[in-house]
Amino acid sequence: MRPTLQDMADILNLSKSTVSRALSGDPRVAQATRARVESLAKSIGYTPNPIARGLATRRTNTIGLAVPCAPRSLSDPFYLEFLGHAGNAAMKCGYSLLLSAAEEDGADTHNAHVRLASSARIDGMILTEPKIKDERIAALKKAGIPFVFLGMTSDPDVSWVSCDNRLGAAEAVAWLTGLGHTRIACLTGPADQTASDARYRGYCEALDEAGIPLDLNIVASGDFTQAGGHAAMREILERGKTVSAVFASNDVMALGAMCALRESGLSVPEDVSLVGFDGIAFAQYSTPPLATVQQPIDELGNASVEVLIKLMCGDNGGPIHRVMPARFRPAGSVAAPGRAFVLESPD
Amino acid sequence: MRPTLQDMADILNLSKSTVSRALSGDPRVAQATRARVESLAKSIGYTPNPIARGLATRRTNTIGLAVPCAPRSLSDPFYLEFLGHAGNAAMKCGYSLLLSAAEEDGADTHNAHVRLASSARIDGMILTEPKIKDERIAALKKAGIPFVFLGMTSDPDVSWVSCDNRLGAAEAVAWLTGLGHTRIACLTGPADQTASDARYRGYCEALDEAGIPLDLNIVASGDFTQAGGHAAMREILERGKTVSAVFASNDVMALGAMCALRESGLSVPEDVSLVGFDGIAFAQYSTPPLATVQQPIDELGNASVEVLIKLMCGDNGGPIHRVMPARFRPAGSVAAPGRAFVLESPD
DNA sequence: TTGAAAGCGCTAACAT
DNA sequence: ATGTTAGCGCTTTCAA
Repeated sequence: MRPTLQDMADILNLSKSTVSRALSGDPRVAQATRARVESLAKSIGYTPNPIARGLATRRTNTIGLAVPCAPRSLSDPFYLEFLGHAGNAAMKCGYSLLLSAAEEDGADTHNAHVRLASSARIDGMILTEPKIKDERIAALKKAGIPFVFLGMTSDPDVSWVSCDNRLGAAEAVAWLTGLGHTRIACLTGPADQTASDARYRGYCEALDEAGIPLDLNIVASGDFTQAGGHAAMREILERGKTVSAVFASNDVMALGAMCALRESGLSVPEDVSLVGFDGIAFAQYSTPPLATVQQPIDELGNASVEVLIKLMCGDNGGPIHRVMPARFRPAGSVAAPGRAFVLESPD
Repeated sequence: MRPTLQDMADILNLSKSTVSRALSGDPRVAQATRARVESLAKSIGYTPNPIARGLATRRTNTIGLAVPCAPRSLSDPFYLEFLGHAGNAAMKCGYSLLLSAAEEDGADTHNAHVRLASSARIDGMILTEPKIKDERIAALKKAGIPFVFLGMTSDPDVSWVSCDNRLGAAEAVAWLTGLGHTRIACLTGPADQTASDARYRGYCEALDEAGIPLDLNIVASGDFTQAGGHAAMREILERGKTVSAVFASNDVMALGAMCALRESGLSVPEDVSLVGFDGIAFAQYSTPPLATVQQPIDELGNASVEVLIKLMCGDNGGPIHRVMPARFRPAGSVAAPGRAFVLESPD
């Protein structure tokens, strides 16, 4: 059996309190006593029980991380990279990371997030995929623990960390128009997520800037999964619409779209240029390498933890918002449009 | 404030015990009573405090996952993929996943693993990267919680789940010899890990099988990181040794080696064929796509959780060992050796 | 079928 | 500088 504080106290002829203080670095304890306590602890391998401590202090030194909602999953590449960075950052600060069990019923991930938040198992929580109207927020506020979103929220009173989705998307699409593309398809994310919305706005703005009218026939909605990207791309192709470029709202969908294009006998970038969003590690290894809007995933991970810790320490001067740049990164998947798409032939 | 069991009891004019029983499905409680309890719980949103429950029952419904030791990190692609699958599996079974904080001192990750194991915060633990002589094992046994390794352990008394590293490696190298390669370099993993050892043995066996003598001049040791693979490859090139193929003990090192080769003006696979191990998702997206030994990462994740749960349920008929196949997956990074390397020119 | 009481191992007033 | 005393919110004997 693990030795307990009581065991320590008994052996040393001290009270539990003194032992507890000695171990937690409380100044009001004699040097000699502290030394005895520490040495005994080391020799019998005593280490405080975090569960008991958690019950007494209502702090667990644990950060909860919300698991993505279906159809995305824990295995989503972007999420996983984020998880890695956030986890490293959290541990560097002495926090553990808890990935909560989903709802028994399976379906309602949102509910699981709220339950985790109000479970007393964590001191703070990091959430992803904010929705435009996110029912979790009210519940989270009621739960009373600090939380931070990866991605902007509509509610101005919520802390978040995000890249500039709109600007990043606009920059990417502007690059395409700059090359002479005028038929640029858009594969959007789920309509209810703020990120989808912002990226779509960036797309529209860049078209507008270039004087290209928005054509909803070449816009299709995906769900941020590879299968979704594949389906959305097929949908546009099956509408019989020709495009010279595609802006996918995330990299995973772009990779799905790449397959769909190939299946239709179109090659990237000769026939169709392709751009993604996120900058997941795969992107640079695909064939051809995927041009994408690079999010600073490591910094987002670090910042999420940093902001959350600030919040957990009660440094509460209102909500904290942190925007990081997302920069377009050209790569082999984009090229100037083929002859068929150039309005004014150069020769 | 969260309502407590006491609050429930007060409102219902029942004792805490009865409420507790009603909620945990204890049969000896009147139907009517149970109904009242459940309905109140729902209406005031009562949910038991898992920390308090954990203290009382000594069970937390949480699985600990050991974080990789430096120089690998939480961000290692193979680990992250494994984490994703194991996490999904765990949650499906109602368990949460805890990634523990590293040691304050930073260095000693092993110690952190042991501490997590004996922290009373988890019911069982999944560990990775077993060492040939793994000091954690004794400590883990003493901690008294069930644990399972991803990868074979030397200690036959420990449960583990692993692919067949030796056979997988041998199959890959045999493929190379089958193509006519005779100068096949090997980038090994850390010498103290069982996986490195098994893969290296597979390499040696395949050479032997083909009647090719082992040449230690074209073997270099890496550390399973991209930088390590890069360095190991450079080392061999700088020794002035020529090779027509390279077997890297994992994919990340293979990608590092690919860079090193390119930097030396060698192209893959025209000048040098390259094979990795793991089958991380990147592999198929690299240019050229990386031939690799595919581990069934999803099954490994599922099996780890499954075995651990079996262990946690006390289903203890000795240690459980589960071996899964690892199959060589050819891809663009391998080709027959160039003329210079063919002993007997075909024409 | 229900209740009372004693912990689980720790922290945190409040003494002394 | 140390000890005493209550809890933290739950489960679990043991009684009734």
